Amino acid sequence: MDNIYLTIYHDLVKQIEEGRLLPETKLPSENELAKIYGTSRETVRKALHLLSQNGYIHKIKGKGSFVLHVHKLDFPVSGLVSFKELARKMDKESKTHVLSLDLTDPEPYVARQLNTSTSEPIWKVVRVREIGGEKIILDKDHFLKHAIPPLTREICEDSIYEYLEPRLENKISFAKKVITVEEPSAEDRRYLDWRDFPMIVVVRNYVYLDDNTLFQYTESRHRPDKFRFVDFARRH
Amino acid sequence: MDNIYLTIYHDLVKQIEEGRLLPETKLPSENELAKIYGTSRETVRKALHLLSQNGYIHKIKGKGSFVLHVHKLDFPVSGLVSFKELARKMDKESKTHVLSLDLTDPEPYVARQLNTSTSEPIWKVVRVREIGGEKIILDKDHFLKHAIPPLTREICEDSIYEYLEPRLENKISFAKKVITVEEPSAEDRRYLDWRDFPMIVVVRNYVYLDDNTLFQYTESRHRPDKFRFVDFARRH
DNA sequence: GAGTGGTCTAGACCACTGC
DNA sequence: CAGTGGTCTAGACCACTCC
Repeated sequence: MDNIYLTIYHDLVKQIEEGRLLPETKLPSENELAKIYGTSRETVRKALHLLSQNGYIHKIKGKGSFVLHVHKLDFPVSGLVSFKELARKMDKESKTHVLSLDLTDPEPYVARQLNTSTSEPIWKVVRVREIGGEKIILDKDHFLKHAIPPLTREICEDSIYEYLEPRLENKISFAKKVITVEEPSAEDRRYLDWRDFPMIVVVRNYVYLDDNTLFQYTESRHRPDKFRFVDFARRH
Repeated sequence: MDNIYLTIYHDLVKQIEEGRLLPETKLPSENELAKIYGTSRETVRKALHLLSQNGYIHKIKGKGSFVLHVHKLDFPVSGLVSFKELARKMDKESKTHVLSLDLTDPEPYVARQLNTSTSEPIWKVVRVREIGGEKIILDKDHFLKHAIPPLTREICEDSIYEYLEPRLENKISFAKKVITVEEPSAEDRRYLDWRDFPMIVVVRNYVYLDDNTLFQYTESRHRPDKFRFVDFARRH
């Protein structure tokens, strides 16, 4: 129960996602919310700012704050979200197949991506994601060994993130995603349900820790027909 | 010179982009910045928060704020950025060809995207974007007529946004982007320098005004080999 | 004019890093 | 320990909307 503004934020998100606050609804004013939650107005404003940043509400000067239409969870949504969270929100049956899990030295290409040397050991995990009965995504994760606790096949079959997050010494701070469209590799064709797609969507994900060090490089290779990326952006 | 925190933000962005503040540099502490800019710490914090959100700096509790590595302007970058701004930042020669400009009733498909009726007139602009001598993007913009001042061919050849922004009654507030990969249409093949690419990257952009109304729907169709989308995300 | 959100202040206490 | 960023407060004034 630390953090009043996060508590307010999560409370309101819950109300919106569960439909107790419908789109177009006007929220109580900031002064009222401050009274309701027994805090100051600036603290309420921090919570509302977060809601606004994440596309839940919209504020209009002189009028109030309004719930936005369906904050639809599309596939893969902007931001840092794990596959498991996504699958859950999409209400689809999903499965993860671990193809390999190795503690090894990185290939030169991966070392370059991770901005490290080929003699710095990494965990390499290759997984296939199945949704609605089809193998659609090939995930190749690489973690600096010294930054994370040891991995097992069981962990990789569940969610690496749910395992890692609470156990990391340094918290995850930010990530950069780069999306491109490329020629499929033999691997893509072999491990995904392919059907002759001529291209593959590659999402390269670089994840940084609290201390500003890069510790993870992941290549997510998506079958193009099932790929969908949604981005919500506010104007500054 | 309204808005102290925005002034500070822009000042620091400028220093970072011009290389006067190098990556890894430690910024002055929040208290020092407050003194420097003659304002309060919370106001400085608002500016730093913006810098952090946009990937310019990274804050570490107990240590300080540090300039992040190259805020690289990739193509098309996350957020709301116009083609002209992008081309400028990429230092490439670019050209815009206006294929058509009509005041018309929308096709049913577009009316649905804009959440309006087929009898609500719209401006429809079709443009081809050329970069480094190649025609790479086909842009189809649709604006609700009643929401914007009249367009001309000259405006469309320059930047619609630079024309619109200062002239809109209601300011632009947020936008939603959806990226998918699809089969190319005959139009794509006809108007872009094609070279037999088997798929096209479609970016659908929905832009909303201050009053929470949708006023623009744009389809940007990108040649897959030249497409690149970068997203920066912080963990909450 | 009353109510709204947007900005700003001057202080406070905390948890964390570094020495 | 002093210095840092993270949170929070209680007030203030402004620009805007609605009546």
